[in-house]
Amino acid sequence: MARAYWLLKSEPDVFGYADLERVGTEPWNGVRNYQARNSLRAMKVGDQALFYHSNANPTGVAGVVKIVRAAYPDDLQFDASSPYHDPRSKAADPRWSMVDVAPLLAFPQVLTLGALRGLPAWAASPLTQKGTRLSVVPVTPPQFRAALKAAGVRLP
DNA sequence: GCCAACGTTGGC
DNA sequence: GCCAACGTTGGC
Repeated sequence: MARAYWLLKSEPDVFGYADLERVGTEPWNGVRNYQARNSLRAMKVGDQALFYHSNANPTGVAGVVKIVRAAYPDDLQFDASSPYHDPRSKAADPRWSMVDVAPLLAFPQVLTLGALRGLPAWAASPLTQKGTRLSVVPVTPPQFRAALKAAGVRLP
């Protein structure tokens, strides 16, 4: 199976790319949307994802991460003290999943949403379409390549 | 801070 | 099964 590509949104005020570089590996928890969860469950170790800063200045892609652990139950759904607690999720059949990610490459500067909108490959992405709030977005190989090229980077 | 757009909930 | 109300996302 070929490597797949994704885009993961995070608010840098809460957890940004620099935070991931600091901690090394991070469980991508708190996703509470079925479409996004299904994408998480489709991820394989070795897949790569664009790390996107939302609600930021500027908004855009800050770097590339790799998936280092495939989907497993998101523990916060069972944590009554967490804002991500889901009292209706059963331990025997967890509703929400998470993956582990690790940093792969920091962009020299954020590839802004406006710049992504200027790339033809990205015209069809949910990310660039008005009103879409999906926090885990599938990315096509051409989209991934175009993003790296526009950011002026290549993967090691 | 504003607000458009969206997904989810729950009454019926 | 419908759909109004609600809470949330996320760009600006």
